[in-house]
Amino acid sequence: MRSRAVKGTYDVLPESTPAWRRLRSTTETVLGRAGVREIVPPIFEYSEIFDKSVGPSADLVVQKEMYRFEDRGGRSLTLRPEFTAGVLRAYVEHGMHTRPTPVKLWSFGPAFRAENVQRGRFRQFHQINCELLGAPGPLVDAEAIALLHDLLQALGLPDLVVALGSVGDPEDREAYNAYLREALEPREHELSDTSRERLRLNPMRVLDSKDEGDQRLVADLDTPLDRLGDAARAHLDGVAAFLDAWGIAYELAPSLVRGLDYYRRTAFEIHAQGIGAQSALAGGGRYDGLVESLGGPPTPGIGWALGVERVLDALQEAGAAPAADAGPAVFLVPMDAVAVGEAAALARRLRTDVHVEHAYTERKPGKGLRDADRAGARYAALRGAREREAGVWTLKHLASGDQREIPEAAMSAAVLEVPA
RNA sequence: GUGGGUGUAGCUCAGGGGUUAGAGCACCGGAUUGUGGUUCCGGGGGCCGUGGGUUCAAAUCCCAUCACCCACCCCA
Repeated sequence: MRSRAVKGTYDVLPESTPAWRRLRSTTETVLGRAGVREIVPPIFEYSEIFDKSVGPSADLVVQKEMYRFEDRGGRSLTLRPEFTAGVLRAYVEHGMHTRPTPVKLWSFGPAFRAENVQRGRFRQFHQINCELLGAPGPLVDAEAIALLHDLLQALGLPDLVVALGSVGDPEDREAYNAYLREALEPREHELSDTSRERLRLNPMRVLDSKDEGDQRLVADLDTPLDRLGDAARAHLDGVAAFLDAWGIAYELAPSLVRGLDYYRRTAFEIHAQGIGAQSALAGGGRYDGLVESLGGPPTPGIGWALGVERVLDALQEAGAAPAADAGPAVFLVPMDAVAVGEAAALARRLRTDVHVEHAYTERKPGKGLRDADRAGARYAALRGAREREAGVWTLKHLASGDQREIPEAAMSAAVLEVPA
């Protein structure tokens, strides 16, 4: 068997890296202008960090979807399945709560989940993550959503609609879960197997079921939004008011439920068309209390994560993929054995200013020009016995076919000219 | 884990019992021994996913197995 990449992993080939670079640089610009600063936490953490944050009923835990291993000292380590826990651990560890509020942090990098693969779902995948810490009010929620929206828009995804919901405060959830249990337990036998399991662990997630029977049972029930407490309701209304004021399109999602247990109040997602079943480009929410459970002071927070592969897929579908990398300003063509060395030496000197490539073996002019063409070069520069005698290179502008002889010392300037 | 689909050249895919397995694209060379893109000619490349079976004969039919893709579940 030929060696191959591990299931659920893949190689980003040179043709694709421009899209990755643009995604990253756009993120730097959009988030940077809002004062969000980059933080680079490690890719793995002590397992307790994720155990404390992710919560016992999350699928990550229930389905054993985390990559976990022991180091030589017998400590359990886990490859991050998401960013929030690690970022908040760093926030606590470095006393960042003493910094001006809110503390705004973003990250970019891989995350790992031992799931079954399909379009838009990988075992090593990448996220852009953003956390806004220390501010309790709806304004930062709205800012978080706006940043996500503006980032995706800047990348070239128009007409985005945010799905906005609320999972309420802990007491609201408790009350709502009690309501759900009361309503559903008498009819438990009518539920699907997974929903029956969820009814025990985290009843709200029954609302998520795609099983038609489940959906019929759930259809007549109150949604979490119907039973929000006054404080959570006011919070949600506040977020919505800011989004209205800023012209950001959203739809209220009455039963938007998060897969991780730590969410409070605001929850949101952005979906795309045409990229398969895994259509969530990004999702996030508020997690007041999570910092505290990681050993820090009581600290409100809200954040989101964006799936890089899904966004790139959506950009491809939208025809908004970036242009390929530019070719060299000049491609040097040695036409005899001596010129091979001359081309390499000149290339080295010119590279202090420009992108220069050259053929590595003696080339006839026809082949050399073809090489230059394929490299996407602006100019080709030929060197043979004739040029050597005169101390020049024959410089040809490939698009127009114009050519002239340039003294070697003047090559750098000549090659930087862009004829009209 | 379950269901469906697909495995033939680097890539996209034909060929569905009968001799040395094909096309397009890509790559290399020639037409053109100092002038590219187009064109023409030629070339290198294949355990036909793997193992077993049926048959005079298997890329082709049967069984098993593995891998990949899509979907369920769930999420980014």
